[in-house]
Amino acid sequence: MKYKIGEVARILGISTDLLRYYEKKGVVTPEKNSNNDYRYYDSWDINFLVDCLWFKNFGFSIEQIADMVKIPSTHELGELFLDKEDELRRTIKRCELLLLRSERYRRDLQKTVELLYRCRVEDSPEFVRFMNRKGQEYFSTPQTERLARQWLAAMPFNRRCFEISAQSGEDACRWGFSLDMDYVRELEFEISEPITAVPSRRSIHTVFKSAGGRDGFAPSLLDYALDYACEMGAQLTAPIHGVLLASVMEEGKLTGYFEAWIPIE
Amino acid sequence: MKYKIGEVARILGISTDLLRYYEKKGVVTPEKNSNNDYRYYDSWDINFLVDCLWFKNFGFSIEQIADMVKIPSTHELGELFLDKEDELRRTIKRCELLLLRSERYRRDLQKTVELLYRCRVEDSPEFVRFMNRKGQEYFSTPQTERLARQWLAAMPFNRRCFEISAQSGEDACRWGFSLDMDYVRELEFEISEPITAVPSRRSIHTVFKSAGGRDGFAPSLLDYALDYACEMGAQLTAPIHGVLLASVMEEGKLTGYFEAWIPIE
DNA sequence: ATGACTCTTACGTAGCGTTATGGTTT
DNA sequence: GAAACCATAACGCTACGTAAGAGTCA
Repeated sequence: MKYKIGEVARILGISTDLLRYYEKKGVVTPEKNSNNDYRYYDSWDINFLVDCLWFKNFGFSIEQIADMVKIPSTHELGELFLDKEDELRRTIKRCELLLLRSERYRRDLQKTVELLYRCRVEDSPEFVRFMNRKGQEYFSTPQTERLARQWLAAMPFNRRCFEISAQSGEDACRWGFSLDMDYVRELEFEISEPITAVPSRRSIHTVFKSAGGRDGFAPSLLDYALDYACEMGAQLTAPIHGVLLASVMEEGKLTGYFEAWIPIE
Repeated sequence: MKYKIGEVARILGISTDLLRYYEKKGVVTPEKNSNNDYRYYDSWDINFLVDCLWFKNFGFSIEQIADMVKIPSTHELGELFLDKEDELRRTIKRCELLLLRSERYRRDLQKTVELLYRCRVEDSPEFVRFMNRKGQEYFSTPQTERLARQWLAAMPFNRRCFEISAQSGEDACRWGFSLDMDYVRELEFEISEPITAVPSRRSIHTVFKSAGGRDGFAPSLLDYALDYACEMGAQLTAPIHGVLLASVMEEGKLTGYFEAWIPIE
């Protein structure tokens, strides 16, 4: 029994184009009639194709399949599947972390509504950070470039963060990325040179938003919280720091929602 | 502060090409000097890029990000992340199933060595199947095409299977796909019309291999097991069936390893 | 002769990387 | 003037889908 390409496509439930594509990739080579250039597949070719599709649905690439199906012994096949299992486990781990991060992000979105301009005393989380900007100016050295790449890879887990030092003016604000210590451990994030860990501290916690637009952020946005600290009779014990919870468009302007910790005693 | 494209690339740890690509996709639009056509990014652009990269690492597409970052309210953002969580959960589920299937496949590979030509009595598993071939001839109707697509989607979980009826000759063999009942439940596989469930039966279980090449399979390959049944004084109670454990290249020829169940009483 | 099939070739997709060629800055 | 930078444009990759134009089969 010989089958034309369209029949094979119907038997397998795939398109004729895909069959020609697999042929180009070296997966299957049906007999070709030299008169009309038609492909004629026999049942062996079809079985073989089924086996290839079976491997494909495991997530192997077409090229890999073209090799797999020709070369390997039982043992080698087993090795390939062991590798695939590792890959699957890594994918699962990654997805689980992203899932948790997404849930956390949605809680952060809620905070922007529920805790806006509220103040309360709580311990700030412990985290590490990489600062790459003072005021409006970014630093760029070979070292920061390497770090940028590292922090980019950690990305949905870290957050944009700021620190406000005692001095006034724009340069009082430093910016960068922060990563909470639980993620440092979870991601086995490597801490090297200028990265410093910031310990947990008793703080006033609050949520505020920047004015929309290009120059919306200023330390004075936190004055209400400093007033609150004054009323409590509290003293600042360390620089204020905070992280971006979310940035959203409001009235056509990009607005940042931040949460901040004001360390007090 | 204005930054040229290379500086931005260094600050963020990505390539200049990628920055231009994101611009083409409508994600970011830096100021462009009309004299020299150079792009000049300010710190707002860079922040914005950081936010986009943050979303990207969650698995959103560039196009989606270009939209997300412009339109949505806090609420809409939350919805997008809920959808993403569903997607992640589906991915995890799929990977977990593939992981188990891979482990099972590796056990099947072991069987080809450990159980080859061994016979023992065991209950055959319960499964459903879709037969699409008799002897060397495949069936192809609109119905089988629909079914082929359905079984293709279930693919690494099902297996190529055969059944040998009492009559002799090539046409005694029917072929198709089988799916064990545990997977039917797990995948919520829909059983429709010509698909029949085969119940568990007391059987002689054995593993055999086909001769390599295009016409290697024949019912006589199982004669040794039928002899074994005879010696036991057992009677066949239903057609012999089996599944492909693995197909591997041996001495340049594709060789199939099968396990078979011979129902007896 | 008609319609259903087949052939080859080329282009589209996403998310970039690479290379070519030419202008700009320092 | 040389090195380092910037620009645009075009092509590469995977795993296909789609369409064009021409030949073939029942």
